[in-house]
Amino acid sequence: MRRDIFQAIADPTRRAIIALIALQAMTPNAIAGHFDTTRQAVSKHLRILAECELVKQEHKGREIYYQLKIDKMKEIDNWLEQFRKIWESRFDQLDNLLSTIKKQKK
Amino acid sequence: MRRDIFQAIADPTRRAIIALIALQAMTPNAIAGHFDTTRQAVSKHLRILAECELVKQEHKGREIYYQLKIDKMKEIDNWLEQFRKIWESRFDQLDNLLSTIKKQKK
DNA sequence: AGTTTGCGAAACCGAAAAGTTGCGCATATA
DNA sequence: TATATGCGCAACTTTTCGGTTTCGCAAACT
Repeated sequence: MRRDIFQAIADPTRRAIIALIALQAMTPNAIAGHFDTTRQAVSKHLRILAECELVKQEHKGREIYYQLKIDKMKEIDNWLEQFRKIWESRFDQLDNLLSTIKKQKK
Repeated sequence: MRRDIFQAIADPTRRAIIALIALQAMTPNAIAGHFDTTRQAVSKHLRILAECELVKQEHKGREIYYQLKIDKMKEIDNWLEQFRKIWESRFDQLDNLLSTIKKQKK
């Protein structure tokens, strides 16, 4: 039951939903209209997104608008940072160096 | 059976493995030594990582060294780009603006 | 008031995932 | 040659996931 953001973005439909509501809040019905699924399925995805605080709700009459909490997406960016350091620091050269050392050991 | 990189990083153990072999290639046994799982479980994770081309193998005698293909991680970075644009362009102000407009509609 | 619409929640189902166990093969070591 | 080690693969079990169906509630419309 404990979800994290990485599990949330694992599903393609959820990624599409995230991109859809990133700039504009939308209702579950409106979101479902963009895909080939039912409102209930979308609602379930939204629930998962809400569980890991990726979306915020805004009630307006009987409609509920969902919008992406963009700040939460930075968590992915932060995790990626460790790898970005690697590939930005000319990793290819380092890789070649390591390969050379390994061959010498053989 | 069709996996993508987002599903690959959904599992916490796999993320730990990825971080572990990012800089240094390791054998399945060595990787398993770092976690509280069996070699077979690690082997299965490595197979999944290999399926979406996130790791490369290097055979050395009866040992197999696995290393992260760091370039593949850029796919996540690319996907994140669309959101980075949003939060880097002072999204908060835009959000406030939209909220104001919405209130006026009410 | 009665009906329609928008929604969440729960129950259910088939498919897939994660982990365990056991096996066989190849490479080392005695 | 015999034994131990490192590994992948396949079978099996338990859990989880994604989707559908059904229900009930609240807000809107007639």
